[in-house]
Amino acid sequence: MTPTIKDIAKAAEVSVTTVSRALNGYTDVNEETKKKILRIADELKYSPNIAARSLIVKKTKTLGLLLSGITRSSIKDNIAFEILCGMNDRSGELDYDLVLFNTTSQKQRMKSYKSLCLERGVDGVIIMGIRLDDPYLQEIVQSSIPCVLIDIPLAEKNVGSVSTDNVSGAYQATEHLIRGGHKHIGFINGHAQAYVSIKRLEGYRLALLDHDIEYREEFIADGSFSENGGYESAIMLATKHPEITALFCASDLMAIGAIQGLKNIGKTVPENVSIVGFDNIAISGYCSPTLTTIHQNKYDMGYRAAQMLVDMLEGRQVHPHLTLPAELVERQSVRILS
Amino acid sequence: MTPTIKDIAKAAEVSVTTVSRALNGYTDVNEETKKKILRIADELKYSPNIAARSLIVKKTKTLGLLLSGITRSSIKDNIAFEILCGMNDRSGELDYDLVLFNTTSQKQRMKSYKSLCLERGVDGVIIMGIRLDDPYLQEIVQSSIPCVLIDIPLAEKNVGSVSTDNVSGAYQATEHLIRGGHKHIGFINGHAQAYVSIKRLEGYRLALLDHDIEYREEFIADGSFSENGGYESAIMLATKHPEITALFCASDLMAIGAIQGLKNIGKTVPENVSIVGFDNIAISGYCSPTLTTIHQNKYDMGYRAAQMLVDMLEGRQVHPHLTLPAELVERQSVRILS
DNA sequence: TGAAGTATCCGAAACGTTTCCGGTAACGGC
DNA sequence: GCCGTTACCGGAAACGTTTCGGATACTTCA
Repeated sequence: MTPTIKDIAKAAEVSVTTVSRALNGYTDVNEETKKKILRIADELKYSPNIAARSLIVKKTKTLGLLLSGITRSSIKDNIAFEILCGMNDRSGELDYDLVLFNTTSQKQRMKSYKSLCLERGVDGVIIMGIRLDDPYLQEIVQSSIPCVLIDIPLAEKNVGSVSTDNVSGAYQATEHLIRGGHKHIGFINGHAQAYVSIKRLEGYRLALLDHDIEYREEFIADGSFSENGGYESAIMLATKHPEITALFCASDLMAIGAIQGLKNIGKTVPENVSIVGFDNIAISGYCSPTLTTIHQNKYDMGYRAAQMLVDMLEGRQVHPHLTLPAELVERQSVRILS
Repeated sequence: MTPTIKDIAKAAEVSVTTVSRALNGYTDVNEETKKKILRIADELKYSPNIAARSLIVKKTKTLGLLLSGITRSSIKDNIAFEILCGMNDRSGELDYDLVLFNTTSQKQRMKSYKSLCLERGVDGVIIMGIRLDDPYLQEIVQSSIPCVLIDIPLAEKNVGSVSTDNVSGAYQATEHLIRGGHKHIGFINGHAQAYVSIKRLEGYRLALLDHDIEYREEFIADGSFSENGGYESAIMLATKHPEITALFCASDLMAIGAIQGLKNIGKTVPENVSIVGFDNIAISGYCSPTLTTIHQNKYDMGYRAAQMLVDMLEGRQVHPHLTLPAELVERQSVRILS
């Protein structure tokens, strides 16, 4: 058996109360006895039982993670991973542990969001990759469990959000193309149930507007954020509208698919059509041609999300919505016309 | 307050004992009362308190993860991520949750491995990315906590391991180069404190031996598994030994660095020197030239590791060492000499 | 000398479960 | 009418902590 506080008490010839107080750094315990207790605890290799502890103070020092991106299909665009790294680093610094919730399995999917959190006894939750039409989202809003959402700004008590400035990012991407002399610019978006898609579309339209270019619905396609979606959308757009000389893609993965798609119908990037992506995933710096894209600081998103959540948990004032800057990184996939 | 078993008992006019038994599917409770209890539990939105529960049955249904690869530096080679995906999927299916241990922070680093696990009350642990000279490794061996190691086969009670067949992988890589007509083959390895490095060196030597090619110590360099390490090692090897026409790199990231390094001194891949990597990370299929490499089924490693651990936990017989096959995937980075 | 203050400690309850041990009632067989 | 069996249920202890409300003894000051 592993030693308990009781064993220490016995060995030190004091009460469990005193041991508890000594261990938790209370003042009203004699320096001598405190030293003794600490020494004995060390000798016995005592380590506290978190379950018992959290049974009475209702805190567990753990954050729950509801990440839909931790799955086989999202290995290439390891956005979830980068965000996870940031969260992991910051929560470690703040002395919180992270628990991954399994939302994939059927069994778990039945459970309500709230009971999921309650059972595990997490203090708060970070959620990402959730669709706007996901029933969980409703629950989250209603439940009083503190949480921060990645990429969905919800105005509710106890919920915060962090995201990249998507409209600025999309604006920069589109404007970059326009400045390059492009007038017919297609847009491969994600899907309608993603908040970022809505925002990126907004940025795209705004840029067109500001430069007096007509917005044309038929220049838009949804690529569902997948490589294959980008592939097919690019082919579709390029064949239906051969006047298009540039494509803005709402994700790098779709951009990479688009490059392949275009190649497949005999068009090369950037000679025939220019492309700018979004995300700045690792691959985009290595593929051919390397991808001009909008950089999202994914690591930072995770880092700041963790920070915000524990700020909320520990009663500090927080600004509930954090938007990180997006930044254009120029590489080889766009051609500057004359 | 969230409802407890006591509230249900009161509402159903039975004892807490009966409620507990009904909820846990014991047989000796009347169908009628059972139904009633279940209904009431549902109405009250009851969800059990795991802390209280695990206080008495000493199981938590959580697995601890000690992953050194979850950090900012390892974003490009997202090997840890793929493994994590596999673990996450399988543990979800088996109804276990995952908790990420923070081994990075100083505070945590002081804690012993055992107390780390004890405190969190995890049932078992999966460990990866640990160096052979890490003091934790000693502790792990000694502690009786069930664990499975990724890429380190330790023959101890309660510890299992899963890894790729590294010697076979390295053998295939080297042989592929030899079959391609290369006779002077350099090897950029990781570092001496990695088990996989030892094995990959073994495979490299074996292949040379089998094909009557002299093993030359000076053809070997350590690139510490980093892109930059590969870059510098490649330059070093190629300038010191211009007769080298092929390089086997113990990781794709180093291989990619090597390609850059070679380019920097005016050599192109594969025209001047051929390269084969190891891992088959996402980038290797997109970089230029695309990388011939040894495929590791990272997802599967995680999947099987989770499987093995819960097999151990639930008392099933397991074979403690699992080796997954490595597979050559041919792409553009090696040139077949006439 | 006595009262008030201070430093140090302790007993017991509480947290939400599970489980051991036992009890009651009904029923069938002899 | 008694006994053994079966079906169902409850009391209470236990798990390892924290915390509330004192209690004791020693010091200090008037």
